[in-house]
Amino acid sequence: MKKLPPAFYEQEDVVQIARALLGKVLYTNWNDGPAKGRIVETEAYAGLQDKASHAYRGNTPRTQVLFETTGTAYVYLCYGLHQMFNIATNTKGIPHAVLIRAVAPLEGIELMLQRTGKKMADASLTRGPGNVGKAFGFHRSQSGWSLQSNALYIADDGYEVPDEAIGISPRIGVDYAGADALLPYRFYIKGNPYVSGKVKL
DNA sequence: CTGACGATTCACT
DNA sequence: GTGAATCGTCAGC
Repeated sequence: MKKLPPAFYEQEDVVQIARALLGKVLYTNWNDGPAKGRIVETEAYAGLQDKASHAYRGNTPRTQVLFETTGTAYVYLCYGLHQMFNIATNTKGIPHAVLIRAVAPLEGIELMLQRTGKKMADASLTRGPGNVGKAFGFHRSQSGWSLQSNALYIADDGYEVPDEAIGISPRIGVDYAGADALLPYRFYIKGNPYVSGKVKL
């Protein structure tokens, strides 16, 4: 397992990054133990050109991380209860991001059960961005954390996702974005039980 | 300071 | 299919 280097996050095309993150391993280890999971669903948010992106509205205290850092976590609270984990990409000054929507648990299942209050490790444990945030213990105070940290990073363990196993669709929950809601910026591994929404083949 | 609302989830009908 | 939970963020006064 090797951490993805800063150069990975600095690539220009956020959509390519979203595609490339499928199959990679998300790792966290705060104060209460390690958790690991394979990324099976992502969405790209193309900053200023994209009405669905938080950054579309400009640089605010919340979105500052997107504008001023790269290769860092962008964590925010949605609907007052869900911690959503994103990755800030591209060079500084360009507020692109990738949302991690779903993960398949690899390690630290007990910890995830404890955090989510679930008793059984079924597919709902890490399916959907709100659940991923909860299972991995993300909190908005972690926004701005480097992904080169020992407590938080994304790694490549050699697992590869063939092109034919990748599904592409419009993003979920962004209807308010008008035409931009139709952009094919969502990537997922076909047939994986942890992928949120309807399963398309 | 105030008010409207959201990159969602889950329980219930 | 419908609706509640729940609070930080941001625009507007």
